[in-house]
Amino acid sequence: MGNPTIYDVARVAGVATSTVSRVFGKPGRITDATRDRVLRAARELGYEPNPHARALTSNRTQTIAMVVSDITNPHFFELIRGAEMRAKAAAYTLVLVNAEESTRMELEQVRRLTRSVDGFLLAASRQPDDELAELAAAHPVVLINRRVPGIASAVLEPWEGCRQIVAHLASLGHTSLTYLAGPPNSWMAASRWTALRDAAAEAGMSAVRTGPYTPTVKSGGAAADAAIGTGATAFVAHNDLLAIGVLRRLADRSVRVPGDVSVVGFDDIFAADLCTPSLTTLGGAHSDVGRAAVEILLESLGHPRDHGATPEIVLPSQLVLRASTGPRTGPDDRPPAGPRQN
Amino acid sequence: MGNPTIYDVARVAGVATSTVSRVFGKPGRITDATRDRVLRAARELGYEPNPHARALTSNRTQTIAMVVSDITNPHFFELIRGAEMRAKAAAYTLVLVNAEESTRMELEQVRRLTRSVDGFLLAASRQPDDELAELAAAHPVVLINRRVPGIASAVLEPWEGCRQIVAHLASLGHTSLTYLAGPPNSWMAASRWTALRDAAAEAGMSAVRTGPYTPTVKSGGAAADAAIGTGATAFVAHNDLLAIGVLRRLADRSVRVPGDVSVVGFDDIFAADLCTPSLTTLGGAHSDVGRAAVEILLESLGHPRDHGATPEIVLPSQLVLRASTGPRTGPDDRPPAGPRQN
DNA sequence: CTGAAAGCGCTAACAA
DNA sequence: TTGTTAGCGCTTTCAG
Repeated sequence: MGNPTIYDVARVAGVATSTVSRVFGKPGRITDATRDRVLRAARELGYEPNPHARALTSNRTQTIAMVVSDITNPHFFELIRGAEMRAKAAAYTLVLVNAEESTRMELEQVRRLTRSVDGFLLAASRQPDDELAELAAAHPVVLINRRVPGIASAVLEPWEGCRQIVAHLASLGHTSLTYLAGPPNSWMAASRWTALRDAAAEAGMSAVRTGPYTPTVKSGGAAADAAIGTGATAFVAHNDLLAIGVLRRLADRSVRVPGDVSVVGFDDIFAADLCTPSLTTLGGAHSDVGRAAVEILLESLGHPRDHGATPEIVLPSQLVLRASTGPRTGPDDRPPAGPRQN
Repeated sequence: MGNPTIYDVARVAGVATSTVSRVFGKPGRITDATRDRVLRAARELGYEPNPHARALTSNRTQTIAMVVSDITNPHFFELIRGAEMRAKAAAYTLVLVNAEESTRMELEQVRRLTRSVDGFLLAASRQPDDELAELAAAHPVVLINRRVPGIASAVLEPWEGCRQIVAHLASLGHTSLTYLAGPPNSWMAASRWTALRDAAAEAGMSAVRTGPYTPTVKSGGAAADAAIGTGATAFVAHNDLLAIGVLRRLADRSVRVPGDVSVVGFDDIFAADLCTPSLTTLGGAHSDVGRAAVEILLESLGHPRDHGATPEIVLPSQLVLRASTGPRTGPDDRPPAGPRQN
């Protein structure tokens, strides 16, 4: 009654079950003639290998899990897409898992899946470093947009990108910027702030940070108010979602963008091009990051316990100039914290 | 070396393997005392059931697959989110599969996964009815945003929603509308057109259709041009992505919205509130649709081959009025096809 | 290159 | 309620 098995195929083809297994499992190691016989029989019977039976003995499941910190963040779309395509190309199934910005949930999901997948892609993980080290020691893991020494990773480069943001703002005459920080456990948030601060110092700009903020449109209101309070003329938000929220709040308060302040985001999500004004943002080929991450993971699945260097891929980011940044037109030289009248 | 198995647990707890199996599988049917002993032993050993071994004998995998026609369409985000949450609540894993708007790929993916999942959620499937019937006969299937007689489904109601769109436009003085159609195999596209046409007839409005168009921003250019050619004063686009593309093209051609024409979309995606002008669109609780679909699927997994009525859930849609619709201000009574001067 | 046979870890009758 | 015992469908030595 059930589905045909290798036994059925073996019988019809007149070979042993192990031969059938080999035809579907190993590339060479079989005569063309017998392979054809087996394949013909399989087709005839409508045979499909049972992945669970296969996994049970081989411990390979042909699936990988991608854990994202928040599935509703558009930033992940391209990432997911790239990973999905690469996985499919290698005949792997991609399981998407949502951590909903919760450290605990992220960990729970990983544990739940350890036996069902061959490896993990952890995107924007909020785990502490040592927890990640532990996970990486137990399973094949590739970090996305996060770096931890000794763990494979694929990231969109933030440092040079932030330098470009600062250079762009400086060239427009801005002398002060405020970074509206992302979640406290976000590696990207930390990296961006460090890079912005250093670049600002080099450029002779002052830089302060407010936050942290949940990277959502909703949080933009509070973020905008705090940013205004810093007196800076350029706001760099942790991501586009937050930046869009900031733009809204500024509009509500009749602060003109880029007339009064300039606003920059990160990620270059679809909506960055639609909001008013359209958003200057640091983007990049996110789908390539996803693709690269899968590639690294597949590589490590190929030869486990490889003691070579851990691959850490960095893909270039790209500053997309739009309408939310413009020349500084406010009072001259107002220091960010000083309430100097003008 | 390997992970602990029920044998290890059974030995440590001093019971039979089947007892261990029952503790993890069945709810009651076991003495509290022995259950405790088993659980303690399991914890001690760090035992985790092997899902593949379990699937091999029980034919239940605790995972369901959701196939979406295009993973990059923001419309699906909430749908996915709702489905994912409901699945997790039932200790099911949700596998996300991308069909990339390809009928063939959709089918391929389903075949590939038949053995690995307990059932399928097919969102906005592009398959012909009879193919779906065949799939549904072979596996538990729930359709999302598509209805086929005899197959379980969860949809966001289009009919009354379209009537509301027409009523809204009529109340603004519009007497003609053009529907910018979605993909030819889209059930939603067909339903929307039928509903719009009928509602328009009732309201004394003329309605024509152009297309089909791929529901993306990029297609909006051609769609807008075609729509302008129809002479209608109200454009109803198949979805928000297309509508946003239309808005852009209209802006490029200096057609004012809503001054010259009104534009309506479907889905109420995030970006609908950000574009300029913001988009009037027919939305709804998409996450509830996803949730409902999972619920139906789980239900059917509970008692397979249930010969009761096939559940067909319809969730209410909701017209969200924004800035892209306004009073008709063009020449009076210009029939859509008639070149009458004014 | 191919076959025989022993499991992989678990569930599900069937007994007790 | 608990134990015994076959397999589930496949991979993988080990022989031939």
